[in-house]
Amino acid sequence: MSSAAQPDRRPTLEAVARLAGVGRGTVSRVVNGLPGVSAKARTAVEAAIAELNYVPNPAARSLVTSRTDSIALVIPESESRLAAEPYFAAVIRGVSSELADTEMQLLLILVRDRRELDRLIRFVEARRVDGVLLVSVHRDDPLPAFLEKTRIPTVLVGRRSVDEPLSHVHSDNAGGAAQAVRLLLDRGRTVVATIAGPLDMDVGDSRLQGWRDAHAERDILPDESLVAAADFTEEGGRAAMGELLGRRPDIDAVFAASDVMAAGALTELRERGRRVPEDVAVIGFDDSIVARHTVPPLTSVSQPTEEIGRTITRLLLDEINDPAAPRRRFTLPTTLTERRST
Amino acid sequence: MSSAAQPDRRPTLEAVARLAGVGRGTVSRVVNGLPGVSAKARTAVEAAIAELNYVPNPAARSLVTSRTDSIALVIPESESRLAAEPYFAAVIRGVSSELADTEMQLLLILVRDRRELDRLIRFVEARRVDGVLLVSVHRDDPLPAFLEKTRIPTVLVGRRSVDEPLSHVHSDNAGGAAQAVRLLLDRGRTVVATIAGPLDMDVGDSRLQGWRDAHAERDILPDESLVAAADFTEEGGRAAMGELLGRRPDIDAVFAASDVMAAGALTELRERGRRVPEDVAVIGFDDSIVARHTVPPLTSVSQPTEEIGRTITRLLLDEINDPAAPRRRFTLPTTLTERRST
DNA sequence: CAATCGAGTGGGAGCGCTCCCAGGGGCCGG
DNA sequence: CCGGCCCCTGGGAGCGCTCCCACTCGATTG
Repeated sequence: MSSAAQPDRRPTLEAVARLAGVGRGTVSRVVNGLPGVSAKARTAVEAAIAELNYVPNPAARSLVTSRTDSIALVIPESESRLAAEPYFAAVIRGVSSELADTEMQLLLILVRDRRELDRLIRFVEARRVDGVLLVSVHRDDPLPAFLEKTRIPTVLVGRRSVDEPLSHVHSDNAGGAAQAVRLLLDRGRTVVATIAGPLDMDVGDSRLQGWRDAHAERDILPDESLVAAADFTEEGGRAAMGELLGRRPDIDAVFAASDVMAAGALTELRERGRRVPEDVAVIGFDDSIVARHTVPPLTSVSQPTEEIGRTITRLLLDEINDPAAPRRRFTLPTTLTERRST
Repeated sequence: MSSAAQPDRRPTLEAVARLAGVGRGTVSRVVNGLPGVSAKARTAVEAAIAELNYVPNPAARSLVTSRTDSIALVIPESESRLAAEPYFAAVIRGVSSELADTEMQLLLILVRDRRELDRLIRFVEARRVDGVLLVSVHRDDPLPAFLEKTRIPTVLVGRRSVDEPLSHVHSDNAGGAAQAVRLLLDRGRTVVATIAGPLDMDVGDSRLQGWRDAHAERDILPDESLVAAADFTEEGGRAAMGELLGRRPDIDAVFAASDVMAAGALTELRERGRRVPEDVAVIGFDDSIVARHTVPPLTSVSQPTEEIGRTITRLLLDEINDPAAPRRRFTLPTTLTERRST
């Protein structure tokens, strides 16, 4: 057939127009599903498109519309976290599924060091994406501020503080934590410690706040010697547990702000001969696969991770379509899954 | 300052040229680091770029070079896997780190159903990426064939069969499996069963082959009643273990082709009152976080997942730069990590 | 029956860049 | 002192698309 001289050149709008016997404008209208095309012309164009196997050149389109039809998912985390936490994978799944019936594409950007950060900044400045999804926000993270300044549509998972101006979605961290601590108190535990997450993150902060709230409800003055912060890693959780036990040997329950830290705590408890749940009850957060496989399996607060992914995507798409609309926030509910560690 | 009339228009090459008092060609040469620019001109251009905060428009560039400076990582898996397996996360990290000192961007594409597959095909046909990384290949997967036909640079993780024509990287599945089984036999186990992965995948196949090889080395005729295939899920592993025990109550060791399946097997063994490792020794594959938290912790074959990510990326970049070069393949070594399940 | 209208259409202009070629010096050797 | 070279340099052409405006033509209206 058309195995002519041309090397590997794909058919253009122009070629389709010629074959269909119409103008470029008409083809463009058909391709973009715009109105104002007669049935006859539309049929002819569609036939030509099929025959030539025409696919529009996105770069050319992007050049004139200055849209890229893609969004970035930015994960600013140290090596270890993406590996250990199924959390990110679930968010990715949610984002991807929400994007499935769109023409939008997903760019994944891991930011682990200064170099990668600079790269991201250049990238956003070049407007290579229509919007940005930012997962895991630290209080003094320069990234949200940068995105705000650039005025690129942005949605965060988590927030810098309670009055975050950017659109964001987070789970009810304080509520979930409080629910966990309430369960422990209800079961008759009296010395409930907590292994908090990084306190420069709202997640860390809020989960700790939940622990305080649950105590306050019962008119118990939460004792700050029962708090140790860690960095969401297993090793950190283990060290924090050691520290707590050193300070307060009378601890009979622990609420950890993540399953991975709870797993570390379990190791430390076992090492020190404390039985779980007989001597010390333990609750984690995330309800990840780890929770089901520890000894004993962990009671854990689960957040709707995939739903978070879906929600941020929906918000971002709305914001891209109407950049003038006000920013929005969503708090998603958590649930408590009880296992044998309590 | 320059808060003039223009709405939000970013500076163009032209503007930089004007400010620097040179022509567009010179600016383009500076931006792309091409030779043939006098020191004086280069300095002037660099100053102008800094002053205007100029960033090239990738769409315009792409239109003329027909390169997109991005690659796609395609993960064609059912919902469950991305969640359960840290494997993918590690590969992503490897890819991302290898891309870090490149201008290349990473597009993540999850393909879970027909709709998403069609979307991917359209996407590749529009040449929206310079190359494709395909993780987790099934024997009859139409995707590799499609990519081959399209002649877009492609690198696979895994292969359709032993004579895969496309570039690919995989770990020494058969070797790792054989090593595991050898350990079991060396420890005096005599009835070593295996929970194989999906047999329509080379990983599944090869790991099973390793089990056979290790038996053959010892002149043991591997008994096919000791083989049960599952789908890499925990539930599947558990069911397979039940099946095996039903057929052969005398089993004293099991090699599972993934940690997650091994975890399922452990559950089933416990349920049936078999002690691990006293009655039955168990080995998994992947050395994932799950392996460290099962009861008892799993001995497991670990593959260099992050290195796999790095290697495929390197291969793909080479292939993009020289599409005529011959296809390449790499087999990466596995190692055995011993824990208390053996 | 002329004037008016709106639906449908074709194609010029232009998005911002790279490619490439023609041309302007400066410097060398004859 | 002139021809020949080699560096640099500027800018025309063109990538494939959307936007928009001017135009045609049949149908409707006074």
